[in-house]
Amino acid sequence: MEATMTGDPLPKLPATAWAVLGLLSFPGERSGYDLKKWADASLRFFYWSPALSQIYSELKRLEQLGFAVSRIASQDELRNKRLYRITDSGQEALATWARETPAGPPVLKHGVALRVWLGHLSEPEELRKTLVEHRDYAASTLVEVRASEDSAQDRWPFPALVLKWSERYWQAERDLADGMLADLEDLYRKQGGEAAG
Amino acid sequence: MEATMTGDPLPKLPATAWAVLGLLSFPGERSGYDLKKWADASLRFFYWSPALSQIYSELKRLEQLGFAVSRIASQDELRNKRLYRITDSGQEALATWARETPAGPPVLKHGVALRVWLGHLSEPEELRKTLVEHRDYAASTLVEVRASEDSAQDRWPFPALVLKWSERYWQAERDLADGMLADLEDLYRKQGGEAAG
DNA sequence: GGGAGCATGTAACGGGTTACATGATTGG
DNA sequence: CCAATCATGTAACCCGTTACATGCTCCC
Repeated sequence: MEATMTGDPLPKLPATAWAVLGLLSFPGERSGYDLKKWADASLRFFYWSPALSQIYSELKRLEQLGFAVSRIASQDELRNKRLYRITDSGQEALATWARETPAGPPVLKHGVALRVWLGHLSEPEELRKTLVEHRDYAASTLVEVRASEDSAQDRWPFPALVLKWSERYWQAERDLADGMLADLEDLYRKQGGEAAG
Repeated sequence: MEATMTGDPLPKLPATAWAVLGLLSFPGERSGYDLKKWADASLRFFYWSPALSQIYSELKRLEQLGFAVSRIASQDELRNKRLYRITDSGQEALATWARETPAGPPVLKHGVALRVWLGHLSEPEELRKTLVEHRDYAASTLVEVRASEDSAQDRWPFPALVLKWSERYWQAERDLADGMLADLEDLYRKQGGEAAG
């Protein structure tokens, strides 16, 4: 039923729907579960990984729109999975979306920075701990990005390019955390000095 | 009526509610409108700036919880504004929240990176344009951060520290965009070379 | 036996947005 | 005179989450 020819306007969908369709725009068939794993290993580093339940509902919507089709694959008897693939109409809609919808500014919600911003409410010890944990988090995310880069999964050139970017991003994030930690020590030293001297 | 003594558990509020209360935790009285302006000039660089309507509704909720109080100020006859200030109970709740609630990983939704990830759907020209625009956006945000740092508004030490961090962040964001642009050119050259040679 | 991973979904909830509504003042 | 800024709010909407429900297989 791959109807809907060229000419009908793009439905207004949340960015996540296009991201899911984007995951399907690479060759192959995938289940919702597969997509979640792939999102966790790539999308997550630069664009959040949607909840499984949302992936399932987006897939359902994409199929209703004719942008994807699914079939039931019963590979190991009794084990059922629903495999999706993108349609021509979906490929076209996705390309149109990429062409016409401006990307917009990146969305950042940095809880750690917020905590430091409210530093007057915390003990130095706690704030330090929060920052050190964040630094370690950034460092371990960096390791995960590198693992993802090494995996054969990402032989596609554009995803590889973005993983490279992500590697640099998380490197910067780690270094920025170190920098803020150093500045924080300076601040405490200065405050302590004022109080003492 | 600043009731609610120590001991009652923290209500589960969205991070934005605490962020708004945090804006009030610095000395002085502020209107919802003031808070929006301040959020646009500081919070925005590292933690999103809530919509005005949300600030108003969060303020209402904070007042109902006893974390803030408001009074009507009619400064220039007929001109009414509602000024809020934090209560002792609010100050205490905010400090408890900062102490007990882990900051969690930063949330990043990088639409530009998503576009590049789906680069196989775009013309080189368009992708370049998207990246150049993003680079300029990061550069101009950097200028805004520096302006905010220079303004007397932020004599508070912790906010100043986070603005310093934000400055480095947007610098990195700009440089990362340049890096991705260069990598993209390499990719196109390689692809072009393959096709040609 | 039980926990982890595979696999798919539904339902409730609420956070946060845009659009709407209103109206005064200031400056070009 | 009109646009921008000041100033406060309501209502509709829906994106996306968590919690719940189900059941299989593999491995310790």
